[in-house]
Amino acid sequence: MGRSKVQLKRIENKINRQVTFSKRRTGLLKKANELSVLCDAEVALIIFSHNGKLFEYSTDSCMEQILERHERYGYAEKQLVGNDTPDTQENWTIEYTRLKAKIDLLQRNHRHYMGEDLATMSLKELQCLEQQLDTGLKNIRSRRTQVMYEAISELQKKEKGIQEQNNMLSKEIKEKEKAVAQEAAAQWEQPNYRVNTSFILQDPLPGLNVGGNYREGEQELGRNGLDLTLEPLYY
Amino acid sequence: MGRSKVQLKRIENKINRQVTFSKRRTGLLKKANELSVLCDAEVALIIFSHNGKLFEYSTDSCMEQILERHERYGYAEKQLVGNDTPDTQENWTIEYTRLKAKIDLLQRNHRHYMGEDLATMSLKELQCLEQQLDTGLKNIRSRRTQVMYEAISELQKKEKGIQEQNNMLSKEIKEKEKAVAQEAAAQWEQPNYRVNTSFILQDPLPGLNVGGNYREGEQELGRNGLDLTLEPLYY
DNA sequence: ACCTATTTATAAGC
DNA sequence: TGCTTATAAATAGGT
Repeated sequence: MGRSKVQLKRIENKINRQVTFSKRRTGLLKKANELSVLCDAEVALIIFSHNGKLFEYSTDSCMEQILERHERYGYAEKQLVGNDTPDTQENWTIEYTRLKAKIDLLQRNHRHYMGEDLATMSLKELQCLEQQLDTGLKNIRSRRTQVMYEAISELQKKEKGIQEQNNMLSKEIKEKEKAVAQEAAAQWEQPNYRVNTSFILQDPLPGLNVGGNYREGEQELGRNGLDLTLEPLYY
Repeated sequence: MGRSKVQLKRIENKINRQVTFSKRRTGLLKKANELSVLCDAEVALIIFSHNGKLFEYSTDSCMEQILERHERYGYAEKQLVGNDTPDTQENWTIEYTRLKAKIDLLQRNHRHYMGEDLATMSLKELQCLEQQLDTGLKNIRSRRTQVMYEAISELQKKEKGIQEQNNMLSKEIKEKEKAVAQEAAAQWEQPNYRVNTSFILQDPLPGLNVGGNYREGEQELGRNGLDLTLEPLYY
C-alpha cells in the first residue's frame, strides 16, 4: 500500500529501511492496540530495531503479566525442553542469574497477588492486577462449587446405598423376629411374646437425616442436602 | 478500513467481535512478519483471545530468545544482586536444582492465583486459596482507592493554584485596561473612548473551565473532578 | 515532517 | 469459516 508494491524481503537501502521501519512500527503498534480494544484480547508486542532499540506495546500496560501468562501457557512441553543444563562455568553463571531474576519476578508478583508491596504500583497497574485477581477468584469459586457438588452427589449415592442395606437388614430382622416368635410360641405355647429389637431401627446414622423419616423412592433430601450447603457459596 | 468506520472501543456484538478478532489477528500477525522481514527487526507478538486461546508470532530467532532479550533489556543491575554464588561444580548443580524447584513451585502457585490448573486441588486447598486471594484483592482495591484519592487531591490543589493565578491575571488586565482608557481619554480629549481589550478576557484557558464562568470561592468543580473521573473505574 | 497515489486491510453481507 | 465488494487505512516514494 503505497506508490508501489514492495517485495517481502529485507529493504537494502539503509535510509529507506529506517523510514519504513519507523512508519510500519507505528502502524503495527496502533493495530495491536486496536485488536486489543476492539476484541477484548490480551496483546503483547515487542519490537527490537536493527540497532537494538526496544519498542513495545501491551494491553493495559502490564507486559510482565502477559509474558508470564505466555510462559505458563503449555508449560508442560517446556519441562521436556528444559533439559539443557549448562556445561561451562560461564553458562552456569548466566543461567544462575537468569533463574534468580525469574524468581525475583515471581516473588514480586506473588507479593502483589497477596496485596502486599503495592506502594510503588501505578493506578493502571493496580487496576490490571485487580482485574486479574478478580477473574482468578471467580474461577476458583466456580471450581470450589463444582467440587462441592461432586462431593454432595457422592454422599447422596453412598447414603442411598446405606439406606438400601438398612432396609434389607430391617426386613431380615423382621423375618428373624417372626421366626423367633413362631418358634417361641411353638416352644413355650405363648403366641403373644415378642423379642424387643426395635432399637436397631432407631436412626442407625443419626447425622445423615436417614432412618425413621426415610420414605423409599422419595428424593426429598436433594433439597435439604443441596440448598443448605450451597447457600453461603453464592457471593 | 471496511464498509464503514469503526469506533475504537470494545465491539459489543459477540459474533461480530469474534469475526473481527479473527480477521485482525491475521492481519496483525502478517504485518508483524512484514516489519520483521522488511526492516530486519526482531519482533515478538503474543495474542490471547478473550477465551484464552494463544496466538503468537516471533521472528525466527524464536520467541523465548526475544522474551529473554526483553527481560534483560536495561537490567544489568540484576547481575550485582547475586552475591552468594556457588563455587564448586557440585554446588552449582545443587543450586541449579534448588532454583528450578523454587521456580516450579512459584509458577504452580501463580497458575493457581490466576484460577488455572485447579483440577487437582482439594476442597480445603481451594477454600484456602480463595480466602487468600480475597484478602489480597481487598488490599489492592483499598490501595487503588487511596492512589486515586491522592491523585484527585493533587489535581484539586493544582487547579486551585491555577485558578488563583488566573484571577490575579484577570485583575491585572482590568487595571491595565482602565489605565489605558484613562490615558487615551486624557491624550485625545475624548472622554468616552475606550480601547477594546475585551478579547483578552475571553476564556484565557479554554480547556480548563476557568475565566468568564468562574465564581470565586465556589467549589463547584469538586463534583465534576470527582465523579467523572471515578465512574468508569468501578467494575 | 507532510503529501497523495496506490496498495492493503477489512466491515458488512452472504 | 470462506468469499466478495465497497470503503477506510496504511504507506511508498517524493518533497
